[in-house]
Amino acid sequence: MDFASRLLLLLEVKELGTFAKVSEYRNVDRSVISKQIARLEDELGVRVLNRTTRSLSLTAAGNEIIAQAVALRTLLNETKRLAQNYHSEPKGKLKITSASQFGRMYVQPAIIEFQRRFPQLDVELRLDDRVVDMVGEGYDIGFRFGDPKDSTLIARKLARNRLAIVASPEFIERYGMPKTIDELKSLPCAVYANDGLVTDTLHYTNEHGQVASFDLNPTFKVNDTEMLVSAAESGNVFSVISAAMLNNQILEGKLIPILTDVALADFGALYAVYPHRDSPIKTRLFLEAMKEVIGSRVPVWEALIPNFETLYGNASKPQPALL
Amino acid sequence: MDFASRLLLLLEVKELGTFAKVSEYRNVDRSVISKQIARLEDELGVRVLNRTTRSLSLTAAGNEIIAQAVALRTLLNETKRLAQNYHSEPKGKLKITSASQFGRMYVQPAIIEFQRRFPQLDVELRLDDRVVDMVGEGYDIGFRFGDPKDSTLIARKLARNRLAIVASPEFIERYGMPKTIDELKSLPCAVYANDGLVTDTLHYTNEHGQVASFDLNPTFKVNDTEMLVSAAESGNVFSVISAAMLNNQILEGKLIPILTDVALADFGALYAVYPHRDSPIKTRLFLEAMKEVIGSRVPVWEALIPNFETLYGNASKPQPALL
DNA sequence: ATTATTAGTGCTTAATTTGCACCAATAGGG
DNA sequence: CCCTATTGGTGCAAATTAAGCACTAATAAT
Repeated sequence: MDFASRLLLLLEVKELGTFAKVSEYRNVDRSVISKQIARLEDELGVRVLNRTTRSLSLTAAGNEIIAQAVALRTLLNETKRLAQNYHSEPKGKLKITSASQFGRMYVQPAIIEFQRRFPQLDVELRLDDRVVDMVGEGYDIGFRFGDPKDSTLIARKLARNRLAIVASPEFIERYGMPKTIDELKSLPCAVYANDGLVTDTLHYTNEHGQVASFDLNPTFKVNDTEMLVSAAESGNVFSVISAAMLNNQILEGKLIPILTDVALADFGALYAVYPHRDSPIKTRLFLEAMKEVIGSRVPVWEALIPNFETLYGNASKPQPALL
Repeated sequence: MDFASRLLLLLEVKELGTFAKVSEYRNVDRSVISKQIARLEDELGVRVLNRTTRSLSLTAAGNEIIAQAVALRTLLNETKRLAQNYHSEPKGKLKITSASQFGRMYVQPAIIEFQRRFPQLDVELRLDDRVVDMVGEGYDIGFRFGDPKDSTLIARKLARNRLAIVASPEFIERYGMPKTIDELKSLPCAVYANDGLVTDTLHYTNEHGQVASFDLNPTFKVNDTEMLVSAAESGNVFSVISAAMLNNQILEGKLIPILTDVALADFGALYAVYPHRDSPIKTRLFLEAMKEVIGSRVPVWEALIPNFETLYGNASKPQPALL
């Protein structure tokens, strides 16, 4: 480990908060971190961390150094990526980031098939529903729902993301089968919510062909789509959920699509996100594996909802382009 | 040595041309370079150098990697510089770049005095008359004649740079003492010339107070000011030369200022150049040492030319500001 | 007051790198 | 045309370096 690596180590210390966590993350002894940071400070001639035995904080100099370390990490990852563009066969490590539940349901089987084909390739998957710095942290590909925002990244649409309104038989038994949107507004509902996003408004096309919206009555907010499903299964609430997040709960009768006449708007779409337009061979091959899992014309998950193509106004929507 | 250092090593290989030169420069065995570059290629998964036993050339991938290595070197040097801004006493290494002859004559004595005061500080001096990448190569301070060009650098004027027209007694004996500019035009002359610059035109203020110029008749061009002086001493040619480049040749009678009535324009000025506005303590202290060598009101070298303040229209020029 | 967790340190052990000797290849000089 | 000098590459032993372990001091939480 030399100067540059020590800078990256310092960055890790700052991000994880303590030497102990870094040593655990790296599977090395705590003393290694302590010694290397001490040596970095010696090389720089400046103290970068204020130690108070129990908590660390950056000094003024440390803050400037950290900014350099971030740039360094990006630069080194970029360098490796540039080299990978010259690879004629997949090798090295493929770093993937994905929305959590989508990762569990669809990225995981793609990885399994991918590693069967290319056993020499290491894969690292990080499930995360917040924004990650793909370039800085060196991710090769990411999978996200929604609409692309960061214009420095390249986003490619993989599939539409249609919604379903679902409730359990118990829920319907208790509240009756809702027939109109107005009825729905008063019923208890579970919605997805994280730091920046609360999906408590539903967009649809009304009988006059106009785009309209109505607010839900969220009695349960959670930042985990799997819990949205189980909340609906419990019968306490209904949920508005991406069709991709459903397994065979509907085929098994655990959940029932309700208000299927409403022409719900798509909630963004599923995108593959790359840090750059030129992607190495391993990334392109993994995307192939993903496409096989998702399906090319109609996403696999939609096949798990009987007659889904006739529900929620889907029939009148334009067919998705071939992938 | 790890990934980042190997990138810097590759950059050195590219700049020095062969593994052997790098190993000599670093005082390590050739095999070390060979092994480290091989390892870098293994990490990148790409061949970066084409070896033909006797000469090296970069591959396409290598060219992209080199560009990253240059950025890396800049980034790391910047990081160290940022840290040095927090130093309360001079330590580490001071990297200086200077015009060659000026370095020999004035930077060297400043370094000697400086290291007497601060023995714990290492100094590295590079004499070079071409443009160097101060930021990228991590120089703390540079000394240049001329006018500042690179706007990313901070230039501070240290002294005026007045010219003198000198010839040896033999030259004057052979050609007679020139009385007018027209006479001078036909006499053989030595001028400074390097890749981008030929100083064969002389600017002056004529009797009407107008800026004018005339072309010299250069029979000897050389990119070394010391040789300009010795060429003039030989008696074959006269030279137009910065007063700073003269020792006591005039006091000793080896050279004689001629055409001292001509109001020669200054040839730029002497500048200290920094990579950034904030300079570490060691840089500021060295500049103090330099100022003591050069002199604050009138540059030391001008004192070596009797009555210089009355020659070449100097008396009518504005006095230099106090430093 | 006690426990658990933090960072720091000296010493032994393990890993890594370096240097040396040698090989193959090639450009330049006589 | 041959010979010499210099280039990069390789295997192995030696030297340098880093890592791990056991322990200490300090502090926050219980």
